[in-house]
Amino acid sequence: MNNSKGQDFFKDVLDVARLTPKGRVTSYGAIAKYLGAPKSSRMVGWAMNKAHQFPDVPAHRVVNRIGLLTGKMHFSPPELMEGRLKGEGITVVNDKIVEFKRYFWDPTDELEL
DNA sequence: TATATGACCATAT
DNA sequence: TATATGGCCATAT
Repeated sequence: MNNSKGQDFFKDVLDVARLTPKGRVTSYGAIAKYLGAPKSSRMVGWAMNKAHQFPDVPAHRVVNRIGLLTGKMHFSPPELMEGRLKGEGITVVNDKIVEFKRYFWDPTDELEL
């Protein structure tokens, strides 16, 4: 279980999550794609689960590709996720981000490389 | 060691 | 357009 990788991917995910600008949101697949593993979007979600240990990682800005707050149930209070998003100027209705494409922030497109 | 599950995404029918 | 299935990698049991 101690492979040379794994932690790097994990760390990279958290790094991109921290780079997510305030008032913007990104998706698991976008991060995974930026890391070079578009099929490993699940691992991003797994990393986010562990990211709860890192207060500087805005996991609430990471949602699925349709802007649905699938992971809100993993927050201390599930309402905290959409609550933070609303606090950043993002409208959330029915656990879903309104005009998601408008707030969507793609590291591959913004950071490019 | 093997099986099942997961904060997903894309393709196929 | 909606539903079903495959894939991908790591964790947990």
